[in-house]
Amino acid sequence: MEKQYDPKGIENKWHDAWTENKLFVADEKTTKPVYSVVIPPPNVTGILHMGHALNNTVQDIIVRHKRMSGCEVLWVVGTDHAGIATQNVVERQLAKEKLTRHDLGREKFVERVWEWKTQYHATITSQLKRLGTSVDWSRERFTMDEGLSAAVRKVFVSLYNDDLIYRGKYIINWCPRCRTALSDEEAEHKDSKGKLYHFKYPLADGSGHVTVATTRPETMLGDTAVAVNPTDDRYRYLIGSHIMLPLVNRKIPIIADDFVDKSFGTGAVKVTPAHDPNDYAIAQRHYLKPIIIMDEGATMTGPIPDKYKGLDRFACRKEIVADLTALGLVDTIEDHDHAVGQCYRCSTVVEPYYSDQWFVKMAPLAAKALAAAKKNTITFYPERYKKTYTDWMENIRDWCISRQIWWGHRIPVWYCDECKAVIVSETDPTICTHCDSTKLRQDNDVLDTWFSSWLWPFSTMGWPQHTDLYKKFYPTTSLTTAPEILFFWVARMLMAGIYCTKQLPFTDIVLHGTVRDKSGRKMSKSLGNSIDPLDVINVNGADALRFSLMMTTAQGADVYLSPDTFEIGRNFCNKLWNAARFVLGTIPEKVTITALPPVFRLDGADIWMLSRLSKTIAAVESALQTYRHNEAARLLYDCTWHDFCDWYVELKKADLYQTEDAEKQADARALCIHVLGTLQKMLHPFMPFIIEEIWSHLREKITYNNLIDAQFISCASFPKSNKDQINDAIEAEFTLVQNVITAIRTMRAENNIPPDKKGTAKIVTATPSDLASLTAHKARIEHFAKLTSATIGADLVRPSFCASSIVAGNQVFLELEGLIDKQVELERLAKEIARTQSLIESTQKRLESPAFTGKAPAEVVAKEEEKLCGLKSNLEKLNQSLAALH
RNA sequence: GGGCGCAUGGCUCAGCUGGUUAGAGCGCCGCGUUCACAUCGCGGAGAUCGAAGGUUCGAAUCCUUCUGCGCCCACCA
Repeated sequence: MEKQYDPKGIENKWHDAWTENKLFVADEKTTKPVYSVVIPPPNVTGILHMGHALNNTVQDIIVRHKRMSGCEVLWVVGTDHAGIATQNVVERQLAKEKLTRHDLGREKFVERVWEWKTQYHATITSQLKRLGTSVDWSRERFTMDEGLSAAVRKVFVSLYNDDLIYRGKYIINWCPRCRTALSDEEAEHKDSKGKLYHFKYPLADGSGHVTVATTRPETMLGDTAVAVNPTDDRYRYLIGSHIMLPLVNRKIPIIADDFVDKSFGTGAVKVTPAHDPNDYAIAQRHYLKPIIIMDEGATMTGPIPDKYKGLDRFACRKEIVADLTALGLVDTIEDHDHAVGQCYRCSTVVEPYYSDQWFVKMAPLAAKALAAAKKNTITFYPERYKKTYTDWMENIRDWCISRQIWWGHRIPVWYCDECKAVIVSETDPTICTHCDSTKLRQDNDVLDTWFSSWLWPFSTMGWPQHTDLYKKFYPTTSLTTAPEILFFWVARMLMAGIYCTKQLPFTDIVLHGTVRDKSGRKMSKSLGNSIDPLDVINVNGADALRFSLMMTTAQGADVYLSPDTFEIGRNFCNKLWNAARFVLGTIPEKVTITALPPVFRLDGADIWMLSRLSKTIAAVESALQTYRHNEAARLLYDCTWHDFCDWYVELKKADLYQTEDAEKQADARALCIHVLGTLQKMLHPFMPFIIEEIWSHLREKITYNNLIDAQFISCASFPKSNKDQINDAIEAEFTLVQNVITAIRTMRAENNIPPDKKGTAKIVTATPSDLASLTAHKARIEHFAKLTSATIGADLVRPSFCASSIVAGNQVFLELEGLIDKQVELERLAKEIARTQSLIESTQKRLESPAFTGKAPAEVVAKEEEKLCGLKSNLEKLNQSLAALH
């Protein structure tokens, strides 16, 4: 093994080995308990970013842990066709060739996208592989593959027949650049600084004017009324009279509607039914006909003055303002901050647009999904997202599912040109079911990409067929994703799952944070602040990336990354590597271990280590079960680095290197192997590559069936905590030993004593059990504190001149001829005395308060009393030491 | 406008159901290359836990208000 861990080569080697041995291929005939999850399918034309790295690391940890815990695991992998996003990518590419999709035509264009899909697909999947995700590649799916497409059609038809899908003319969010409808969720509202324009609309009878306020002046060309609140005394007398709409010279009525807020703006609202959802609602109530003044590219059109025709909406806005100004009809223009909807794929400002679209009626579907959350059959991690979810569900609105693009599942609806019948069918009809005509036209639109995503947990397993896979692995258990897509995807999957399969598709929803840069900005390509996970993998390895991510963030909290974040993982990999290198180096050729040494051959340090290990196993298991992966990572990091490497390995070196007592040496070796191996098993879900590599080295030299129980660690058993090994008394004893050693080291360091200068120590013990404990570890104290000898006893005489320290009541005196600096000691003692005194004061104060002694539990009071007693004794000893120095 | 989250040493964060002398990593300072690891070891300095109230014998931890930052939702033109 090399001196430093180098992930290059190793990662690919193990990935290939896992694949060849089909380790992650789920067996649908298994008799084991099953565990399944589905990956949030990445956009097929996407590239791996830190969010993916985080998301997939979390899932991989869950899945590998379950696999090692005896479950048959299915992790479904696949990609999403991502309708608008992918179409945009390809259209942009076409633009470079000076082509539009219309130049190619629908069929050729879709072909072209498929080509792109094939090419990009390789990118994202190879990137997922490099992360180490243990997905079942043999069952990879794509949202537009045959099976999933069949599922989409099945669900569409079924919802239509159940009266849960309808078509109609409504105001929807429209992206003029993508030229398609969007759902409410796809229009992102971002705060922006705009203007509120106040226009004077002349009354038709010339008797004055009404001032209206708008943020979108261009829409005035489509105004069909001015609305006021019926209770507004300022305008009540005008209700029923008319306005002469400037520039277009159309006579429009003044109407009364409760929607109008008297206190906002002027209290008079211009009504543009075709281009504003509220205005549309008002118009519905007042039987006003919408006048469309923009086309699908948000270019001005319709019954408007010619000079505005063909203008872009924003250019037109300027013109309108200029023209109204010229007419003296602009009252004021003020700054106005408001949230403007933007297309989530291209950030173009969305335009409310009046058009024919398909919708899913959501309320009936939401009812059951809401009930599941309320009955706690769904658990959110962290819990607070439950409220976000239920709030959304309770206020759910119908879902616009038709998109005016070409890449996606074409809506399975046909219109008969002869009899105008509407045919909704899972299979392509050839003749009209009503009039036998063959003149059928399929609906031009495709479905929202999320209409296939919401079926993902079961469509990927073969549904609507009751395949063996579906029967065995559906429903899944946990679903891990970012909170951003709680509504887009998670909520909808729950609804679809209940509707289609009568079951919740998963019960645990694990939401991790958003990946941000150091200054808190979301990492994104457009901001240029993203750290490419592949760069990190290339430099530090996938394991370092994964482990660092897990160490950096608490459950559900956002992840703030800087380039040096990944040193945590890199350094830890190296530490592990070297720990293994060391342990392996102590094995001459091969070794067979049948069991741990019997208890009577274990000393305090061994029992301490095994106790720490068992506690760590239990804590890790519990952290993993509640998806607190950072907690598990931290526990493993601490136990590996600080307990095992810093103390235990150092302690056991004496036994490992000594050759006189072969049994002792073998015992030490077995114990080190046991602890290291156990830690590595737990670390494997976090850092699969390096551990698999180390595991292979262990396997080469060691036979130890209780530990090394599989060819690949991916298939080995996850450690189980052994209650019998937990020993708090021994842990406390060893902690005392550690603290004594540290105290002596501190005294040495503060006195600047060179490492080669050894000293002697006298330890005056506080209790008989401390005497026993310290005496048992006497040799170690001498070795680790660099002493020629330590004398331990209850009644030792204080040396005349020495450095001194108190450890849990035990006095530690360090003698080093001519090397102890009196001044240093005086300062340290003074500081220590001051600290002790202030502690005594506060403790005494507490104990003197009858409120405390009367109301606090007896054991808490007793503890305080004990503390005070100890502190007082410490103070006395410190003062003695001070006196002795003088 | 409604909801949620975060404010802990120079930096990045832990701290789960209230009771420790408030932890870690990075950075900093000192010492160190004896044979696992300088991507290392040993030691140290550095925090009145955003502010003000409150509950409690006791609060970083619970409640209220405030300030700052962030996120989500929402049809005030």
